[in-house]
Amino acid sequence: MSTRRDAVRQTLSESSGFRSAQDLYADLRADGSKIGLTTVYRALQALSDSGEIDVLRNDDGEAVYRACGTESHHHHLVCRVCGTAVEIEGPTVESWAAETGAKHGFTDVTHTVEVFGTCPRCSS
Amino acid sequence: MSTRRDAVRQTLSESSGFRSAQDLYADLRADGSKIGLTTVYRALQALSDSGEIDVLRNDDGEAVYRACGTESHHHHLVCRVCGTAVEIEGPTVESWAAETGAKHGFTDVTHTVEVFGTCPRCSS
DNA sequence: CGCGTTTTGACAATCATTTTCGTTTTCGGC
DNA sequence: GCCGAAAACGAAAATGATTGTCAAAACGCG
Repeated sequence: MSTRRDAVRQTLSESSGFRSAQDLYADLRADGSKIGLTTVYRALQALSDSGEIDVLRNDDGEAVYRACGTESHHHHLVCRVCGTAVEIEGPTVESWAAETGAKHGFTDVTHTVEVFGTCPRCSS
Repeated sequence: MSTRRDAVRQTLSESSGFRSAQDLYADLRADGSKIGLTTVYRALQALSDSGEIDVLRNDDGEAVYRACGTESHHHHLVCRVCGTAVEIEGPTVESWAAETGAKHGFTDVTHTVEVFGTCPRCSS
């Protein structure tokens, strides 16, 4: 059965930015769902395990999730006011990270990149 | 008075990688200090406020700190096995982030970049 | 319709971090 | 050296996100 998981996935997809678990839970309840907080966490974990969504931590240490349009490796440009995220790609960064890692003798190099700013709508 | 703060700073400086607050606290107590956990947190907060140390979150949502050799903007290449961090610079990335943000109309663009890998010592 | 399996959700437990609050220490005068 | 205000301490309680527990409910299936 995956009704609940789908509900979580859908709610997340309808959002344009990163959402916290608590946040999504509130949304779901507001929509009349009788879903429990535990289930929201389980759904989010399952979704991130299967690679359907991205997880990262905000500065408060809260886990935030996002359903991405593409499954390939990419980064985000996030508005620090409204949270809206734009998916971006940076071949430049990819290769720079790989080279830098290699230069120091590191192997299995991975990286995380997040770009923050104020989006046009929020800055006006 | 800043004896305690100095003790925290020093313990942090002696470490080569990112350390968590709990971790540092354990170290200090092990060294015979009667410092309290509260004070460790206060010291770390004060140090990060003054820009003397870097803070970021690990995947567990725990805050980790690091005393950096330079105060200018830079990033880290962190060994995922032993935690050792190398300070790195990436002019390429800096400008890429700025350009990408601007291209989408974002203002006040900042970014976070962390590169992970396995260091030479740990991979052998 | 029963039966074993899976999913759910209320509630308790965890754990890092923060607050609270009374006590101790530091310091600039005197 | 001594005094009082202000800053620093630290123990213990509070907080808040996340996870674990476990019994009840929904499902698939014969």
